[in-house]
Amino acid sequence: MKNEIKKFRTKLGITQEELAEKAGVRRETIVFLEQGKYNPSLKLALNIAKELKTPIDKLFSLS
Amino acid sequence: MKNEIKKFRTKLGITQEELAEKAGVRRETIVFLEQGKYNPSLKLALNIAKELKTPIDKLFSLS
DNA sequence: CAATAATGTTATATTTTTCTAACATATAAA
DNA sequence: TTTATATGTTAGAAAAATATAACATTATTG
Repeated sequence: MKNEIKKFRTKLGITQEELAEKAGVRRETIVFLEQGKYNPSLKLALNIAKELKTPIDKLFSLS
Repeated sequence: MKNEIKKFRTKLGITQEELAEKAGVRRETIVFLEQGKYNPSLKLALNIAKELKTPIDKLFSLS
């Protein structure tokens, strides 16, 4: 599972903590997601996509 | 979490069991997903979207 | 109608995701 | 160069997703 969370987050100029709050998860969760160590639930992925103002399929892809 | 799995599955003319096999999960998982009783992982959602030849954001939406 | 296929249900087990808290390192700013 | 802010790490607990197996009901079709 690949993702571009960090790219779109920094583009928006917000911190991991801010994104975590907006998405309703802990900061550590965002850290590990950006590092590809966590595989999110669909619910979380959709929330992150919304907060990053990015279509989910631009943000995440299989493999 | 709303989804249109059943709609696109029947449109494709495949059974729950066939979709389950293609997506790599048990048939019961598909049953409960279609009924809105399960909330999928992103990985599973992407696999289902691929098998149903449908963009993930046409298939699933928050609330 | 009888048989088969498809779908639905329940209860519990296993696996995966996310949380928690504490601490560590790095980067920026006063 | 201190202080503050941002990011990274760990280990284990809690919660959520999925598996499993057995059985029930509803189509479908021969």
